[in-house]
Amino acid sequence: MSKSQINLPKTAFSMKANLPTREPEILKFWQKINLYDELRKSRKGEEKFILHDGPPYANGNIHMGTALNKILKDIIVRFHQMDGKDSVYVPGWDCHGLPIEWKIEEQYKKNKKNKNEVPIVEFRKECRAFAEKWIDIHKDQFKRLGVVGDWDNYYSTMSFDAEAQIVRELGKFLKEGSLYRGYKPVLWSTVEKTALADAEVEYMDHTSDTVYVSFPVKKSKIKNLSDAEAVIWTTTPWTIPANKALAYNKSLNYVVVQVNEKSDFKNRKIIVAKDLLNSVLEECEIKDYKIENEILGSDFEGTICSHPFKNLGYDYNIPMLEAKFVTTEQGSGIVHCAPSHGPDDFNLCLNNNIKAVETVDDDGKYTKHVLNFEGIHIFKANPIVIDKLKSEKNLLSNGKLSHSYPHSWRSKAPLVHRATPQWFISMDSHKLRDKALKAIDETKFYPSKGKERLRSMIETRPDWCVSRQRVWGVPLPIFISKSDGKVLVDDDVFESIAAIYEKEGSDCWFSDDPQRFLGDKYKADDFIKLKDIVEVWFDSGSTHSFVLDKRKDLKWPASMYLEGSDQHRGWFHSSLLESCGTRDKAPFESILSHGFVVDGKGLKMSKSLGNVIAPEDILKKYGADILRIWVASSNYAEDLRIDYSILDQHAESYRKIRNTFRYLLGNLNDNFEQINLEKIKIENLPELEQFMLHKIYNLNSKFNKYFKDYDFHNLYKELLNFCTVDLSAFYFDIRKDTLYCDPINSEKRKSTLILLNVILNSLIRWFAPILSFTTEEIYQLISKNKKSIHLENFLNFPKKFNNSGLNSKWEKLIEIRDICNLSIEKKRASKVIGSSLEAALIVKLNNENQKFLKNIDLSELCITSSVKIENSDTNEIIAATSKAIGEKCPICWKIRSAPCERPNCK
RNA sequence: GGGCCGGUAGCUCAGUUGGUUAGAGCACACCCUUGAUAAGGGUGGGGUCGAAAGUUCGAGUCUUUCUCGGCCCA
Repeated sequence: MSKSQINLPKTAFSMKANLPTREPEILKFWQKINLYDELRKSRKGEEKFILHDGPPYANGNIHMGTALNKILKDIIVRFHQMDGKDSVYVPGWDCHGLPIEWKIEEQYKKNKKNKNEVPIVEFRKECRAFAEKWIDIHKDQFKRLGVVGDWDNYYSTMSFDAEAQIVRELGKFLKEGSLYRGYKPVLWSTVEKTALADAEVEYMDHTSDTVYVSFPVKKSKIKNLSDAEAVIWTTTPWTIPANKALAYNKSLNYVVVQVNEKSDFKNRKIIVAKDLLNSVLEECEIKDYKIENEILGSDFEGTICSHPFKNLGYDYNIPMLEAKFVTTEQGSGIVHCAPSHGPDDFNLCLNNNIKAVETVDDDGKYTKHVLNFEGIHIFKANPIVIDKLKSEKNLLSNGKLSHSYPHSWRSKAPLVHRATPQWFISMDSHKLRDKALKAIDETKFYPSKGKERLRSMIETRPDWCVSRQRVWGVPLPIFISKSDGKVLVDDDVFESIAAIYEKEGSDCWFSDDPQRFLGDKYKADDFIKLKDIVEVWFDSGSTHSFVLDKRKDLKWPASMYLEGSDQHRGWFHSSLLESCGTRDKAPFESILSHGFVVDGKGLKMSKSLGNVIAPEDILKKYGADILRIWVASSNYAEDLRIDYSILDQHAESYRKIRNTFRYLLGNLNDNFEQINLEKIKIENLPELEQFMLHKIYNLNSKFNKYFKDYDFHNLYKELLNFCTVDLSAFYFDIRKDTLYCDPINSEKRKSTLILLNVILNSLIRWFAPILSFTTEEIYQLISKNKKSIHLENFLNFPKKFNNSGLNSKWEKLIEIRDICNLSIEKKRASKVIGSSLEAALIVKLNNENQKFLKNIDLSELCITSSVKIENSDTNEIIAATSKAIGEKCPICWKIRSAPCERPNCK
């Protein structure tokens, strides 16, 4: 008798994964076999699944959010590919825009170079090179995560064909008439000298000067008001020279108060909202006063005031206008309106025929339209304005206020509202809003709450401002007639511009003779060529037109757009509007949005909190497959937590999965056999094997359901539980005896091997989209053709595997087994026995329960040396354990009173 | 400041239209095994379901308020 009679597992598949070094080797292998091309070949002509990549900005190293996004995309792309579809993924990058411009400017500053002395074209070339550099870096970082895609033919918003197509898309809006020029106050940075996109604005605390200013009433239908003064409060004293109106709320009550303090205001009457009187009196330090009378807000109609700088030449009427935005939260209940410097002000004045004029120039200096202040920078104007108000005796008080205020996200400089000529796409002139809302209804959202989120944004958003006063972007292809100020709309011109860009890019707009774009039809001298560029959200919102629409390997609309939930206002939003404006339909069939990566406590990652984890560190310590498990096992509908203890936990699970594969491979001695599932004669298999086939069938059904709903964390949990509960602790444990001790040619052992093959073949495919490296490692060990696991399909399991009758029988058997285990554990605790094979079980069952044991060897299930069944009258299952008597068979370790009769044990 | 979303064992997640004692896996503890061995098996402890109030015979589930966190907006 020797160990040679036992069939011990043997495999080349190591227990230790060593992913950080092994994964790069697998990446090289994929490159060597041209995996991407093979994937395409293997699904030629099949139904397409197109996940259109939302382009990350080509700037800076990737962070956890980017890694999450790319891995989630990759998992989905691979699932569909294994599901039999031609699942094409073309990665892309967003390249134009302010952040890159800013980086180049920073380099200039370092080198003491003046941006204004550098030709625009040269500056743009540097921006382009900068973006190219980061695309290369990103590409390597994304590949390392295991992301499969057409890396050699990626798309970018700065490619010549993209720039050309963006011109064509804009031409459609111009032709339709929904792209118009308007004057609107936009948030303007005097430092960067540009209007900022919403996404470029951040709110930070800022200390502002505050002033209470009086506007003497000139004319009113209210009696006794002619000698009173309306009081306003503002945090932007520099806008007082631009004041054109006052606003009140008609549903508020106001009071006229006589001031008796010894001050400039002694014996003067002021008007404020009743609810705000106390706070005004307090802040203006007025103790001695008398309330003269109360008036209804609605009575202000028609009241005219004069400007506090009337004596300095501001001799015009300041009407009081009704506005709902006036509240009693702060101030005096009367709001000063400078139409050039606030959206509310602008709209109110516009509705009352008061036009906004350019009061502040690009640099932030007052223009000639502002008497006495021309040339002064607005950020230096507050003390001057306050002084003037004081000398004009119209300042009640001034102070400071710290509040949340908009700032530029790059320069951190405070922003101002400034009326500038801008180009807008109307939401309503051509029913863009309605079209977009309809398209949202026709889109499937994962999770479903995304639909409401996007809809509410589209419902309320204002017109889309698409112009920027910068240089790194696609130039707005607009010529304005010098004679009538009209925009030139001519398909031939748009197409001529696009054709030129397609060959050489859009730099020439800034350098070449405009006649080149106009062709023979028009004379360049008759037109002004616009210098503005297109805002970058229009660039990325157009990717569907120059990627999905143009490439033969893709389709329009995309099957799915997948991004972080912030993109409801970003890329989902701009793509939807661009596409609905030009094609009346959304460019996507479905949207999947994921939450944000936060730390283990649910706090956002930040340098100051020191809780940032870089993908690079995770790859070095754990490997990409662990990160991919983290993605698959997290619920992306909410924020995703990550820290090293969470990753440790997933690394533990990975080991369990790896050892599951190792058991399979070891017992198959790495000789995997492809079993034709249809040809398995189930009825010839032992019941345990039949039961396992049922389990596999059942798991596959759940797998398909979860996959259909993109419910990966439940899908992964199901797979993991199968490995731990059904395989490791049950089937594998029970069948070790057969695998090790039964003859190679025994029917039972052969049946077990069939199952091991089927389980291995199923598991490797189920896990492949998630554990893309590890499953490849296994596949290379067992496959004869040496291609790739990722070229395989999911298996189809025959319906005959499903056996619910057997399932309920075996659930009962497992219940009996659990009770037996409790009994064994008792004896183990009292040191009567050690291993379960030292146990002899006595199980008391009534007739009903004994029926479950037909064809079943309970000792095999419980891994004991013997089980004796005794009759019982009750339905209760009772198990008792005693120490097995006899000799331990040196081969199969079972304890017998007689010599072991098993063939291999003899 | 406003809108939306979320808070269930140490961790990742389940918990149907309100209905027994709130579940799973991992982690942890103890024991066994040493023929999956830097593995494997068994048993067990662990939750005021973010907090409070309310509706109800009954609330993790419905309502309100508060609190913490995230995203978006101002």
